Amino acid sequence: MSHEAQKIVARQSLLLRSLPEQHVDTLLRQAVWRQYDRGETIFLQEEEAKAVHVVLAGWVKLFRISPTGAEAVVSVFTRGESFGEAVALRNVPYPVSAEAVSPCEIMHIPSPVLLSLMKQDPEICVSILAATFTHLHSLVAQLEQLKAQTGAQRVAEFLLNLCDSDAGQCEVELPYDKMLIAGRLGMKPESLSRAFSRLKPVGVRINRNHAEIADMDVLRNYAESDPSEK
Amino acid sequence: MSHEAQKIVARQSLLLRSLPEQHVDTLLRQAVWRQYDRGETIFLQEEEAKAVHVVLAGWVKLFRISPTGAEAVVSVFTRGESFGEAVALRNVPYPVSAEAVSPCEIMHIPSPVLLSLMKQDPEICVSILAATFTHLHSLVAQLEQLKAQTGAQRVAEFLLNLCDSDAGQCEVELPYDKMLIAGRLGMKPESLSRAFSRLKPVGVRINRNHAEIADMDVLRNYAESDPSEK
DNA sequence: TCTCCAACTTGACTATTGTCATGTAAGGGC
DNA sequence: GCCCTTACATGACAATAGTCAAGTTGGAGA
Repeated sequence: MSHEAQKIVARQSLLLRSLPEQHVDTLLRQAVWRQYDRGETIFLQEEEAKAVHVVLAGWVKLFRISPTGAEAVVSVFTRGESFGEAVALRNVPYPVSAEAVSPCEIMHIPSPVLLSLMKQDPEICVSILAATFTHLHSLVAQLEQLKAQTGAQRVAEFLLNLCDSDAGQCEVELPYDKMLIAGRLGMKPESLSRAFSRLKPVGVRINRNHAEIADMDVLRNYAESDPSEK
Repeated sequence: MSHEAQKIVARQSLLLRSLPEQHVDTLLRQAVWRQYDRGETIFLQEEEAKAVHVVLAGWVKLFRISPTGAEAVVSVFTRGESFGEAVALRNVPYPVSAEAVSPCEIMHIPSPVLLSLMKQDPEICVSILAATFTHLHSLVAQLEQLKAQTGAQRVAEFLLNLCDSDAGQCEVELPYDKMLIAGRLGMKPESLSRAFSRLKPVGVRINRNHAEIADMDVLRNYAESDPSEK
């Protein structure tokens, strides 16, 4: 991707799009642009945060290694999404690690740059709070899923979120590894395989990375039904 | 609690303590002070946020009602803790509902008050980001627990967090209903009962609301051990 | 004081998920 | 082209948690 193209994508990101126009150029000029290979570490848990990260291309996973050694995937980001806002601006250690799960292009905004802009224009704080709130919200949604839905239902919702349309038949590509999907949904790969089988009766066909949903309403109904009703 | 006592507690809250001194008085003067009975609703999911809430006394639960009707407890707050920061400052709907689970005293800071202070002094943004980050962090920790630990291990960690000391023998009171503890830990009350029984061999005795831990290190070791090792 | 209700416990059973083992198939490197 | 690794599927079994159904108990209120 050319640097010009990178800048265009960066401007479209949720974070920069909500910032006042005049500051965007300042940020873009001072940002650090980097590529990562698949599997490369972007930062590690407990490391001190020095920047906010904006994904321009590829997929990034945030995860935590628990004391037992198990990996818990917290979120997966792609083009246009940013992470690390709240951490970077407080100079505290990251609560998670970040790793590129596909080749990635990432823009890093050094936190001092953002902090000095915040002092000039408090409007920026609100943009950053907006991004942070989005993360909070998605974590809350994830908690709800884990606490109130079965594995197969979480998979159903995951598939529904991949679709562009919102009713009828739909075909989508799974965006990343099934292993990672399993992690993201809080289950083992074996359980994901079985969850897919379980979704066959409600019109889901999986072939490699390709998924076909016969009827989104039927699937949504399944995802939102009481687990004990089945 | 007298209004003077309320103000003292409010000043000790994590949110206000990190704010520059001169603004605290402004906030305290414009805040709304209210009491809630056990079971009373503080706000509802989807309602538009108009204030930041600081708990002065009692316990508050934040929860989500999933499409299936199941309740997922997101967090439980008490004296000195605040919630709703990121939401209030963006005038978006709450992603959760809030309910007093015991008689409560709560201070509400209307969001316009906070917003206007933010414009005067961007330093305040950082304080608010700090509070928001704390919430993010606790949600991440919860996700990790749910994804990587068994029920009994989550209960063990919950008990450890209640203790003031960090080693040796310890006695604590359970701060709220076992039903709520179960919800907070993502399990059914029956499972919580059984988890308690399972903790007997590692030196945990529960009697009503009273818990005795024979040795915190032994319990911690249990909580952090690989589930498959048992 | 008595009654009643909701919280809690326990048991039996089921469902769901994890674990381990095995087999297959696809894709990268040579 | 081949090999070899890794992802993925599936079966058998174990562990864990949910469900349903009885109890028990302690406390609020009449």
